[in-house]
Amino acid sequence: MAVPHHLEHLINPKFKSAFVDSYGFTEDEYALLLSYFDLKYVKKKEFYARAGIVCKHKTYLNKGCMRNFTIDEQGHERVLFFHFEDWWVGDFDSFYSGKPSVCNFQALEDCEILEITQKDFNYLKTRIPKLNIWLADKHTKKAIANSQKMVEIKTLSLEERYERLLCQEPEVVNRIPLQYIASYLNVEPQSLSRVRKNIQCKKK
Amino acid sequence: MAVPHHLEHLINPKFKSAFVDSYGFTEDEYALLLSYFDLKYVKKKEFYARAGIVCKHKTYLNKGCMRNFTIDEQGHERVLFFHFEDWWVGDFDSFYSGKPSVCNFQALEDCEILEITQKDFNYLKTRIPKLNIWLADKHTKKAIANSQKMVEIKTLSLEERYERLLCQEPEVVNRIPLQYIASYLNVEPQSLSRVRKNIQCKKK
DNA sequence: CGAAATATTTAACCTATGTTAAAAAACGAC
DNA sequence: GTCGTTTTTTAACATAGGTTAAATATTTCG
Repeated sequence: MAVPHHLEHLINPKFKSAFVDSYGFTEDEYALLLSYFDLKYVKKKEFYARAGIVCKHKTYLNKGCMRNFTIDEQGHERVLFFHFEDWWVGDFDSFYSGKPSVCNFQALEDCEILEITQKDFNYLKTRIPKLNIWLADKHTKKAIANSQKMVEIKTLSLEERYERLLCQEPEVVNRIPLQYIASYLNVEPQSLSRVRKNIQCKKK
Repeated sequence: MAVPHHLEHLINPKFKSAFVDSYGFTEDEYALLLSYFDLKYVKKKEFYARAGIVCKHKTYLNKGCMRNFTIDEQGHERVLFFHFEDWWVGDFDSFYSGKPSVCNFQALEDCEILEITQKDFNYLKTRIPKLNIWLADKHTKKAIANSQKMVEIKTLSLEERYERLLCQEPEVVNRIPLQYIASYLNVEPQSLSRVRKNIQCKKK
C-alpha cells in the first residue's frame, strides 16, 4: 500500500540525513530521489522477500525488524542478519547480478518500508551520479561487515559470541526471539539456552 | 624492486583484459593506468603486509600465491583467504577506511605483484571515471564472496567443506600446505588430517 | 648427501554442541 | 480469562572436533 509523500513526517529522519549530510545531496536531489520511493507495510511474520526470486528493489527499513535467512540443503533455516530501523534490506547480490536470491526476508515485527524499483534506481543514478558513490559505499560496508562476522565465527566460542552480542548488538537480544538468535549464532536453541543459563549462574 | 614497463610481456594478460574487455577502458586509458603500477617481488614466506599497518596500495597478484590471515585474541592464526595469480590482494577495508589493517599477507610461493599507491589510484579515478565502477564492482564481488563463505561455514560439516574445496577450489588443495587449509576451514591440522584419511578409506 | 627443522599423521582422551524427548513457560486467538 | 499453540528450558545421551603427545614423513639448507 503506497502512501503519498506529503506524509514525509513518517519517514525516519536518518533516511534524509544519510543522503544530504553524508553524501552531499542537494535538497532538490533528495526530493527527486524520495519521489521515486513508495512507503509500504509488512505485517509481523509476513515475508517481504523469498529465496528463488530476483531482488528488484532497493528497500529501506523505516520501522520494525526483519530476519534475513537462507535454507540449507538439509532444510535448516540459517539466520544471516537481523535488520532494524534505518537499515537497507534485500539481497544486493541478487539485485546486482540479476540471479535469483538465496535469502528470505521475514518481518519479526510490523514493518514500514520505503521501496524503489531497480529501474527507477538505475534511472536516478544517471540523474544523480552521487548515488553511485552511495551505492559503492554500501557495498563496501557490507563486505566489511561480512568479513568481521566471518572472523567472529572463526575465532570465538558460542559463549563469547553471545556475550559479544549482548554488548555490541543489544537490540538483537532485546527484540529477537531466542530461536532466531541461536540460528544467527549458528547453534541449536537448546545450546543457546544452556549458555544463557551458565552466564546467569556465573553472575550469582 | 620496480621494473620498467617495457617489460609489459611479464604481466598476466588477464590484467589488461579485466580493464579493457570487461570495463571498456580505451588503450590510452589502460596505458595511463599501467604507467602508475610498479612490478615488485615478494619471496616465499616473506610478508607483503602486516596487521596494524594501514593499507596504502592496490595490489595485483601477477604470479604466486599468498595467504591472508588474522591473529585472534588467543594468538591463533586464522586464514581468511588464499590468493593466486590474477587476484587483487590487500585489505580493502583498511584501504577504504584508513584504519589499520587486521590482516596479514604472507607469500606461500615466490610472488610477483603489481602495485599502485592510494594517492596515484585516487588521482587516476579523476582521470578515468570508469575506475570507480571497476572498484565498486570489486567491492560488491568481495561482499558476495564473503556472504557465500559465511553460509558455507554455517551450514556444512568439516568433511563437506573439504570435499567442496576439492571440487571448487582445487588450486588450494594442490598448492597450499595442509596446516593453512585447516586454518582456512576453521579446524586444527589434526582434524583435517583425520578427515582426509576418512575420505581415502571411503574411496577404497 | 645428511642433519636439523618443519609438517603431517596417528592415537587416546576430553569437551562443547548436537540430538531426542519431555516439561514448563509464554503467547495469541477467541 | 481460558485453551491451544508455540517457544523456551531441562536432561540424558551421542558425536565431531579439540587437545596433548609422540611417531613419521617431508623439506630445507649447509
